[in-house]
Formats: sequence, C-alpha cells, structure tokens
Amino acid sequence: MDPIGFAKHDHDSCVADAVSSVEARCQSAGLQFTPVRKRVLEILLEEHRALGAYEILDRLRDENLGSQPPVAYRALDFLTKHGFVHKIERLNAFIACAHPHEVHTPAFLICRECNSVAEAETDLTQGRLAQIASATGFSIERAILEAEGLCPNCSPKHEASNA
Amino acid sequence: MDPIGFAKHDHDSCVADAVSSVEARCQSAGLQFTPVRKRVLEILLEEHRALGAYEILDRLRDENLGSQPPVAYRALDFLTKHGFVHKIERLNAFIACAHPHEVHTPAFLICRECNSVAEAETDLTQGRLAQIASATGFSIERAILEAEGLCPNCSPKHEASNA
DNA sequence: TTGATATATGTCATAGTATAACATATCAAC
DNA sequence: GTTGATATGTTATACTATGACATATATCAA
Repeated sequence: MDPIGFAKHDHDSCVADAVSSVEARCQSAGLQFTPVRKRVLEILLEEHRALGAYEILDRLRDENLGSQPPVAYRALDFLTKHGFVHKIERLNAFIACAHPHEVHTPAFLICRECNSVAEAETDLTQGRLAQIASATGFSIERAILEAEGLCPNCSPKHEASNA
Repeated sequence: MDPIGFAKHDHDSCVADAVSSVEARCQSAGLQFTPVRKRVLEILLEEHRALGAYEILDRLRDENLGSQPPVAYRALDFLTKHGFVHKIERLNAFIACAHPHEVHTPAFLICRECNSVAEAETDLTQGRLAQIASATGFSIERAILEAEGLCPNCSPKHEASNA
C-alpha cells in the first residue's frame, strides 16, 4: 500500500510483472491485448511518470506502430477503461497503474517541481465526501483525487544541497 | 455547509450576494474587479453550472466585452487564482465558487447525466491521503477532488417518471 | 500635472489536446 | 469460409489554451 513513485525499486521486474499481470487479466476477461495496447502500457511503465498522448504517439511513430492521434487515444481509452492506466486530469497525461492487482480508486500526489506522480489508494466509501453524497442522494460512481505539492526529492531540504 | 447545487434556492439573491462578496474581497485586497472579470463571474453565477471557456467567450462577444480567447482565459485566471471560481478538470470547465466567504479545498459532485455540479467542502488535513503524504514526505499544497455519478434528479427513481 | 511603473486589455497567431467519420483489416464463432 | 464484432489506418476537424506584442488604463511619486 505504499505510494509507489518516489522510492527506488527494481524497475525491470516491476515493468515485467505489471505487463504479465495485465496480460493475464485480459486473457481471463476475453480482452484483446494487442501489440499497440501492450506497447503503450510498456512505454508508460518504463517511464514511470505521466506522459501526454502525443508523447506516447511520438514513440509509437518511431517504432512504426502508428502515426495518427487516434492510434494513441484508442489504446489509452482501452487501457484506462479497464483500469490498467489512469489519466491525470490536472496534467492531461496518462500513467500506468501502480496497483494493477486490485480494483481501486486511485489518488495521485503530483510534484509541481519535477512532475513525478505517485499513486496511492483511497476508499470512496469513507470520508466526508461520501457522507455528503449520501446525504444529498448523489451516487458516486468514480472519483478523481489529485493532490499537488512538493515530493520528498524536491522539498526545500533537498533544494539546499543544489544551491 | 450543504453542497449547494442540487437544491432549489433564491437564485437572484445568491448571485447578488456572491458578486457583492467578491467585490468586497477585491476591494480589501487591492485587486481590480474590472468589468470583464465581474461579468464572467456573473455569467457563471447565473448559469450555476460548469461552463467552458469558449461558452463564456461567446457571451462576452455578444455583449461586446471581448472576442478573443485570451479575454476569457485572463478573466478566468484571475477569478480562479483568487478562489472566486473553480476549474473542473474533468470537464475542462469553470464554475463559480459556492462558498466564497471561506478559504477552502472544494470537492465536486458531477452528474454524468445532466452535467450539474455541486460543490462541497473537504479538509485536506484529514483522511488517508494526508496520512500517506506525510508518511512519504510529500507536502500537499492544493488538491482536486471530483466525483462523478448521478445526482438526485437523475437517479433511477426519477428516471422512472419520465419513461 | 506630469512622468514612471505596474497592471489590464485588444488582437493575431499558434500550440496542445481530442474526436468524428469512414475505409480496411483482423479476430472469433458458427 | 461467411458472418458479425472488434481493431486499425487515415483524413479531417473540433476543442482547449497560451505566446507575443501593441495599446490602454490605473497607481503612485515627485
């Protein structure tokens, strides 16, 4: 339940594990995990940060996997629809899900300095918002929670060592 | 502390009150509440829903208050910067603040059927996200909380009466 | 009142994000 | 192998947002 994103980790295996996991879930759900979709997921996992659709498209173009915007957007639609990738609305960008094994409502910590993004878990059914929603008769289906600030690496303590 | 937005209320006075309140706050803070800025706020208050920048620009154009995108965006920048208006990232749209008297972190309930938006209050310092942030050394400065679902008026109970 | 500075507006141009529409290809089931 | 559903290729366009620079207005000091 750590908010993956600011700490070091074994990145190669993290990418491989995530791809395998998604592959398996597509298999069992009867979803087509096509080359473009797989490659887009890999790109996002390798970067481990939020990428714009056109950045992703540039990569696909270099690899002859597509050159027009719909190619990237369709793959991203598929991946986000099934929860393998999340969209960061604040940045108009996309990031691979850091917790692909569980259904969840993600929350993001976005560093305004280095643009790194950490994903944490939340529980919609708790908290003030849920109380207010149920009190007014609003039924929440999805939620976006994005916090902006300074990550540990960009906080003043670290800045001092650069000055 | 009710989530204004789905309930009936005295709309004329709500608009007038909000404009007066913003006017007073600009006065005391030495901010220029210019005609375009005031009109944009009024438009948002009158509609009482989220409007896109270009919808607002259309209104301004009709009233000869400006015809180019920067006119609308500058007014919206001013209003959002000072908390008189909020941006709904999910919709790329803007809505007048429903609680202009207090500094706050807004949370929004967005109806996917009728696009109405209700604003509620949250407290960033409580909850899971704050715990995770402090545990990882991330300092939250701002946050976006947008929930999507069905408002009371669009929930199945009401739909039945239309069928 | 004038001049200096900061702030706001008018306008043109362009950048960045996203989707509609339709033809073609591939997959999955019968 | 035909059929129907799903996915891709491609063109065009819509929607969202900002850079840049000239002009105007406000604020404040002398």
